[in-house]
Amino acid sequence: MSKRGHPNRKLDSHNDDDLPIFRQREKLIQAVRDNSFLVVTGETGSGKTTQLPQYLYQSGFCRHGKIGITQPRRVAAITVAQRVSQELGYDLGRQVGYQVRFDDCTSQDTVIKYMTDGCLLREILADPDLKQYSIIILDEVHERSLNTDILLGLLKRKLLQSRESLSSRSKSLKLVVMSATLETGKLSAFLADCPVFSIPGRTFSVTERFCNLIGPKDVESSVYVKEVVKVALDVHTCEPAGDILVFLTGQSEIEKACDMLYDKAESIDYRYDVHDHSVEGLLILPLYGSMPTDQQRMIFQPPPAGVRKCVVATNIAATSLTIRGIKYVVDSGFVKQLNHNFRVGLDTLEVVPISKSEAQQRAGRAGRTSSGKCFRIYSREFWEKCMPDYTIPEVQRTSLTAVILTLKCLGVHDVIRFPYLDSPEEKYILVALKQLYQCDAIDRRGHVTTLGRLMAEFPLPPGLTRALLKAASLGCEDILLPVAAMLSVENIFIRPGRPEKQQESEQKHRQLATQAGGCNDFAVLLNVFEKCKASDTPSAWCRDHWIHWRAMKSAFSVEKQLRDILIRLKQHPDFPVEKFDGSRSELLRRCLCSGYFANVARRSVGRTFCTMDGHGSVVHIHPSSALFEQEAQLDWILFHDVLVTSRVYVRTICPIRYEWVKDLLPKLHEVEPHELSSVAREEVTDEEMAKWETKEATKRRPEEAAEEALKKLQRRNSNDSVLAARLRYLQRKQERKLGKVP
DNA sequence: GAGCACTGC
Repeated sequence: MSKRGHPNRKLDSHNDDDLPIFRQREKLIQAVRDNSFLVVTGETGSGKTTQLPQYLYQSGFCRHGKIGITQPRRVAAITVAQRVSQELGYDLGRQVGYQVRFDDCTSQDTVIKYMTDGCLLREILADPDLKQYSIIILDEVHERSLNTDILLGLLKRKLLQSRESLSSRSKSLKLVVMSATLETGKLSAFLADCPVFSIPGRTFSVTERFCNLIGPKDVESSVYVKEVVKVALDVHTCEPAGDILVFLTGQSEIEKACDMLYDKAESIDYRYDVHDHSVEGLLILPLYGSMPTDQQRMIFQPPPAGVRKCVVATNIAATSLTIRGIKYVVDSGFVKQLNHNFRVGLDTLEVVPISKSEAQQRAGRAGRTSSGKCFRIYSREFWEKCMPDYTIPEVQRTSLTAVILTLKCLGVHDVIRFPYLDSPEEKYILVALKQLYQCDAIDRRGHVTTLGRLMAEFPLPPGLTRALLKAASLGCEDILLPVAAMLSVENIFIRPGRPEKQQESEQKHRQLATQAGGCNDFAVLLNVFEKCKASDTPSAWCRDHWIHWRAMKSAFSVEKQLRDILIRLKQHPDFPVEKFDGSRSELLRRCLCSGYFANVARRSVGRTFCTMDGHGSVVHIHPSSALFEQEAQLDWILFHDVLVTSRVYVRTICPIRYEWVKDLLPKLHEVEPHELSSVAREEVTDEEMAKWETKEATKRRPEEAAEEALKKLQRRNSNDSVLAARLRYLQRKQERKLGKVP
């Protein structure tokens, strides 16, 4: 403890000496001491993330275990740990450390550990009692990330159980939940009506204005780009000095908006400066996630004297990145959101209005360094009628398959009555159970199988893990490991903006596809991985082939991580071993079939395919596929994912043979979700088992079952979901185009 | 003949 500084001592010159949290130090420590659950609330800038762990450490809470603090994002975990180790005067990685995927900066001495929520969830799988910890602090709970929500339920359950069983060890484990001021009542009620400790914030006031440029009738159209540009220019001409941050939804419209800003600014008599992207007095900078990091860098530098900076960004600027000097925010009111449509089992990427709480978060970005202004392009009526109060939590809008497997592995027998802060709909939990049953991760009684335990070890979606384990049991994991890694990282193929460059990149990509046999997108990924890895100068190889080097690097890391997990698991005596003789190409596709048989489609009318999962969605092959325009030669295909845009597209595809899946397809219809609620609770009675076994014994031959499935989905046309209606509309439109409908 | 918001293990 000799290096311990005075609690309020700061090593840098930040003006933090008057943080409101300092005056509450003793009361805060006492509140943690007195309660096993505590909610701590305070806006950004209250110092709760950096100070509370230090207070607890200094008052002896680490004598019997570590303090673990979770963050939803990697950068946050790393930068906060750096900051706290510096404030305490320690080397990072000793007493204060962090752990994120691929980067464990902790040691034997670490007592204050910052980590991502996903890392803690992994740790719980290995040590369900969290023996090493005395306190867990969940930070940014209001963001409602999937992993944080699950941790919240798990820790609540654990602490309540140990309270009842008087188990002395876990009795001392404490849970502190930190959140922005919204929803603290709900959190306290969730955690046995625990006290709420409020810390005043120290942000500056932000005045908010509705500009009435779009209203409720504009919800469906994306006309807001020009309105956003208009407001940004108004701010530039009418408001005193200070930088502008504009929120839009995606790369293409951000670039469009930037173009319009240059043009408009010119037409209203600003001098266009050809040397950089600026008009007189206004420096226009796009910002989105897939942008190269060196281009992002200049966004964080202050503009030259007398120049105003205008950053046009996606939601990345709402939480992940902080730009200093922002005084004005222009809010489009929209966000691009990935939703899972459980009814048809597809992911959709949609532009939707943001929630009121998200709008407040965006406005807050104007008040980080001084008071600011937020201009909302929409009307108050839009705010009231189109924007929900809160964003729907991730647990209610994403596929639950992997999460349900994790819960089952942790001995949560009843995954429906698990304490969710907001419960997903029961039928969606049942859909996840069906998928887990289909890939042999759980049995008919809802218990995790040996295979399921192995699957939970991998940071992959269960279907992909199933394929990987199949390959490993056949001794051909070297084929599947790179494929699994490539499917886990962002798109690796670069699509340049300029048309002439586009041709060049397409030609290179076609060449890579031909090398891989010309008709299997998974084999193309394998080929890219192997060629790049074998190259003496991989980054130059990527540049030459129009491949994202950054994405390739992370694919290499993922492949190594998966390989390490596999090596460990293969020592397990229960690890399955099978035999198969066949070509490399067939081996790859056979392994994929074992995990992806729910993603199989059969050739239908025109160039369309019909999925065999029971939804019978009509899908098209995406033009980026090596199989595009080869539809005529295809009968059965297997795909990795679906994208709903102007049509329903399947991407990353390979041709398969019906014989490879005919024994697997009936499994898709063996159980229906509604039959699984006792499985969810692991309360399947012997009577139910007997009934089901009889049904199975008398079931039809696989060919008939597949035909039946096909008929079933062709019959299905009374779907009332918005997406299904849209799918039907797109299908009709397509048929009209083909001249099939008068 | 299309296009990918953002996180995370």
